[in-house]
Amino acid sequence: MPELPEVESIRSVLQGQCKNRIIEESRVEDTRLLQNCTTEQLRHTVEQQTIREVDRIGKYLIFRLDRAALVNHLRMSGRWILEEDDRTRWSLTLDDGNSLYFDDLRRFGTLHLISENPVRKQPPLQKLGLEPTTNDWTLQNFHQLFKTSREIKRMLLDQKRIAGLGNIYSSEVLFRTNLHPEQPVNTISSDRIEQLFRKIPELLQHAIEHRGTSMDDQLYITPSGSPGNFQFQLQVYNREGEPCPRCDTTIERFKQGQRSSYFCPKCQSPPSS
DNA sequence: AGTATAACCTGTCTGC
DNA sequence: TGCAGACAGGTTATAC
Repeated sequence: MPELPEVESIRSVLQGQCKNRIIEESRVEDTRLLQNCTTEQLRHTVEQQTIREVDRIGKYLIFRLDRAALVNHLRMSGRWILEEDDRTRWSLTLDDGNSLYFDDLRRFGTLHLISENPVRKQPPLQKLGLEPTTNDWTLQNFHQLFKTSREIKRMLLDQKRIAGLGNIYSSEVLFRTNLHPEQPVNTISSDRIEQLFRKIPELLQHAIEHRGTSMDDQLYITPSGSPGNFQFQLQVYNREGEPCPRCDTTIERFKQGQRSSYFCPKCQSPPSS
């Protein structure tokens, strides 16, 4: 469910809620969440530790403690809320009396407990690709990604190449750069690569300003309970059968690698063979 | 290196 | 109304 803008929106609320707070209690309700530790190990490591920072890398949330870090992925349905409900899988009680609850309807969410020395060098973060919102996002680095014959939509979704894009923002950025989802990346011109290079962070930033996309506000809300509103800015995603906002041609959908791709057949002409 | 498939779960929507 | 099947924002393991 959540892609970079949604995770970033969650991160900033969590940061305000728990920066410099001490974790008094960690309570795991569903051990399937835990990838590399037991409930006891987690409790032992985090209780009475201070949360120094809540960071984000790609779609991962990172709670930095003094001597460890908690790396959490929301997958399809994970969310953080401030009130317990019947889908709570994990909760953290803080020293100000407040609690944070990790909620996960589909139970795909994950938690890794890792040591603090460069988190980026350890699983599950070690293989993540370029971050659109950091200094690594240079045109030179970006160009390196275009040497294979993969289809552009699949390449954008590959977290080992670019960290943070999911199905919604991939479809949207391709529309905004007039690229067909099936265009092989090694046939894309330098000009077009440069456009993508600029549009990806621009789109993500724009979406962050709208607190991300809440297609179904039962699923994605920020911890303070606010839904995003970028769904009203979407131009092709989830708009099959509706007119293209630029040319009125009917938006189409097709399956690409088990995922739905949406595009305007006129603005995004298919790769010429 | 690439792709295709299934798997992890639960809920909702569609069509018969 | 009931029920089967498809589908959903993500990622990974496995088998070609």
